[in-house]
Amino acid sequence: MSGRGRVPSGQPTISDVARHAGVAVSTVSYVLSGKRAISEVTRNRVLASVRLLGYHPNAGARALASRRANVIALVLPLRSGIQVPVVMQFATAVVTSARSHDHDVLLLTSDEGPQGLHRIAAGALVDGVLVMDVELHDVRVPLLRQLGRPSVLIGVPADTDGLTCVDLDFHRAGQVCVEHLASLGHRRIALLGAPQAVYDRGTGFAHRTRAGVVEAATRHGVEAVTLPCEENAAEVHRRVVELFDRQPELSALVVQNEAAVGPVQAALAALGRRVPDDVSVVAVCPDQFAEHANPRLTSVPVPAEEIGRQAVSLLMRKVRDEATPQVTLLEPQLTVRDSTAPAVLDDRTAAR
Amino acid sequence: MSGRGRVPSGQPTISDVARHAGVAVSTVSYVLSGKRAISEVTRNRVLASVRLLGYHPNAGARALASRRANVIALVLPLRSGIQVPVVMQFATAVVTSARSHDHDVLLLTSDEGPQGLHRIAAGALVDGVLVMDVELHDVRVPLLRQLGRPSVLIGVPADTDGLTCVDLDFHRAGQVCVEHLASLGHRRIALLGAPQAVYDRGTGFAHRTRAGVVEAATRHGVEAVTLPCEENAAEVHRRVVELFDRQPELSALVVQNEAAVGPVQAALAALGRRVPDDVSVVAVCPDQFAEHANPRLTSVPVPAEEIGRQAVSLLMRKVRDEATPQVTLLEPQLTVRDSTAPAVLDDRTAAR
DNA sequence: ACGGTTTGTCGAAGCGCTTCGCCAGCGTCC
DNA sequence: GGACGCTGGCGAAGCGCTTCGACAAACCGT
Repeated sequence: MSGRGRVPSGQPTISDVARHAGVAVSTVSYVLSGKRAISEVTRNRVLASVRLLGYHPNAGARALASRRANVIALVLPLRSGIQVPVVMQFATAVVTSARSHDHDVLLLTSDEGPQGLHRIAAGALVDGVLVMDVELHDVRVPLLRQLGRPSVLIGVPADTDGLTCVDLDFHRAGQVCVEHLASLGHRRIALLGAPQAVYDRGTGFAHRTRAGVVEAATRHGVEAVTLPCEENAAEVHRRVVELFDRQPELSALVVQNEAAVGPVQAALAALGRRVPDDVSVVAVCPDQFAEHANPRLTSVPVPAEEIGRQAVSLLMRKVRDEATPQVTLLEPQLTVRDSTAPAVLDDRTAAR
Repeated sequence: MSGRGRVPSGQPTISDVARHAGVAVSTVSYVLSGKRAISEVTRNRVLASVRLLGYHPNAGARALASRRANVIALVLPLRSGIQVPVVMQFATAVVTSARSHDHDVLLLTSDEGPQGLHRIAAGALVDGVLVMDVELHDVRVPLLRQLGRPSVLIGVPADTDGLTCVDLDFHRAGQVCVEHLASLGHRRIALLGAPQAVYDRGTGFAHRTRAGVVEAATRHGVEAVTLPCEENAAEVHRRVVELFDRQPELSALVVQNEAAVGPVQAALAALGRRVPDDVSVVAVCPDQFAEHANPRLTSVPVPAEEIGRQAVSLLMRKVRDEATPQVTLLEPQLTVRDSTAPAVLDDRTAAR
């Protein structure tokens, strides 16, 4: 009898392939997964049938039987003050890397909250979770610990116990900027950081960069002021004016906020300070951005691509139940371009 | 015998719930899906067990049995010249709406190409596909037609036959900008459009906006120049200078490129032209952006949220096999702010 | 009181795949 | 030449869920 007559889906199934190739279903499965040795001859026959029929394994059935969805979740931040283009770079890097590991990416926004993570993980929709924009004391961290699914954080919280985290070494990035400026003879510098809200939230990268700047400044006998910095032009302008009011002999700026770079340049121009003749500028921003600025900016890029790739790679290891380091920090690379120059030997400065 | 002893997954299954509630598995299923009437008493008992055990249905099993993955794919553009923040807004709107329809979102980037779409669709990983950044003659369009899965496009290609598309009515948006300026007495205006590459690609919104501007200008007896416009400050500056060289009596600008708005303002300032006293500016950009500019910009926002919502909603209808309109265009809304003012009655202009 | 309908529940048959155990056929080694 | 190990392939038992048909029980009108 022909059963209860559900409509067939139209897509060929593994048993269509098996029938067509004249082998057992399991043989097809093993050919496709490579988990058992199959003779050259049989394999070729099966693969030919696969191609001919246009067979694609059904994801649901596969997930059910193998207990592996071959999908990972990416939790993206939606908060204010985030660098949208950088986030996008991360996202695309993650998707691309995931594909190279034969996984797809499910997009979650944090606004569904812990609920979302639970649902996804408990329902076995995904094999693992990638979380971006992690705060120092992130509420999601305890959740991830007890989620019972592999997870990797992009960003480093205060307590990394039992976690796997990847990020640029922002502390080191701060240092590198200062070291570059110090080596050019700058003795009074300022960090225009992330928006205040980002610090308030306790976002790791902002705090760490600042700490790195301060630490390196102290070490090199450089005087460093640090202030937060919003993203709109008017605000930036105020900040810059304020900065030079407080410290007229300022000769270099580290700008961490990509969106603020343009306005900062505009503000300096408005104040009649030339870059790099009067003021050197180092930015923490994507290379592409630095290249297109005028003058081209000396910068420390956030290697979104590399971080994304590493994150996925670590997650895959965890999914396969292999050990991973708790924290992976990437070494920042400073590229010198046209926005930094030796400090002008000012009488007042030299005299001290 | 206890079977072959696969490890149980740890998560409670529907039969755990059924056992705990003292009902049949199918009853639990019907309680959860609501597809058959279940008595109040039984339902409550089942729901209590669900909560108590922390049951979440297994996505794979559900997909397999119901032939519905409850996941949709979102194909994001990665091309140059796209408005990253706007794309992000779309993405989050899509995720949020999808969730409200009990669906999740799988992220695809177009760089996997047609392959990706095929794999996803044939493997039944998703119930439908949402494609962003559609070009007038998009290679993916024929593919979507023969994909055999519901799809919705954000953006409108040249031939919409057999498709479902949503977008802002960019033609109308162009008109609206011009009409506003015309009503203020402006007689010589310019459109600073999208980057050249975007026109070259045949991206619908860019062409349509330009057409709308030109059409409305003609209708209102306004002289309109249109030029493409890159996103970096130097380029924008050149464009603006060029514009006023060619047409010194220009009194208003329509800026379509969000990223160019800041640089345009800077360039105008550098040329000593005040906004809105000397030059009026209308931007096509997100409201938030317009609010934070200085002066606040009269703008036509791209209602990413609304478009995303509509797109998901249409896709859901298609998934349920309901009819949908081929093209859904949203009416643009111009918000008047501080960057537009009546044209100054110039002698030369008035004399003609 | 009796067919007829409605309501609520159950059992079982898959959905399409993976994976385990099994075995036939062969070469190999004392 | 029998015990042994490999190789390559098969069959069947699920994975956890949805859905269909069946069927008691309760409710109707007459």
